[in-house]
Amino acid sequence: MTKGKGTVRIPKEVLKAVDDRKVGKRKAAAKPDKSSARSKKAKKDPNKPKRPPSAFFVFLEEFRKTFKAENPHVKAVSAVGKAGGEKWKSMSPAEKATYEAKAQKRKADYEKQMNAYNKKQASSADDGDEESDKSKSEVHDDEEEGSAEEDHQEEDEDDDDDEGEDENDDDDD
DNA sequence: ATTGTGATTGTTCAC
DNA sequence: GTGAACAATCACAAT
Repeated sequence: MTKGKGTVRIPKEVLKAVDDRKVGKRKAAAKPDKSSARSKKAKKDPNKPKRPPSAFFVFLEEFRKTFKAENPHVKAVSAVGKAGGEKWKSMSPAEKATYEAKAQKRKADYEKQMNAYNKKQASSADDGDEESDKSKSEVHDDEEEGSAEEDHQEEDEDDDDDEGEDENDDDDD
């Protein structure tokens, strides 16, 4: 096994603006089949934690701000999406990592919320009155309680052997 | 009044 | 392994 690392791989997505991403409507339940648990009846779960935003979404949040700042008259959400997506691919892997780190943290928080959410669900499983249990709904956080915000601004870019960003123009022509 | 739609990518879950 | 669904956002259309 040799580490075949002769040719430099060029991300095709960079060459191509965007694939014919016929996203179509991934919304609106394409196939509401009871077989899929996902298509289960959308219960009204006010406490249900939504999925944590991926690195791209975290980046988008900030990007939207910038985009709107320069395009205050743009009202198309798609405009930001397209612009954001394009820039996202144009961003350096190191830059993405910055948002990825945030996304990971967000995910950790998501699990925590799920913990509380699951408890509540179990507590008011068959009890139609889920709101009445609000008094007894007490989350026992053995772990950090509220100290979820830790200012750790560590930007260690010690790329040991990660060939993330090496511009070795190795034209293997 | 409420809810879907359009567009992006990443992540997640079910089969 | 694949694929479909869903996460935010915002103004507007439709019911």
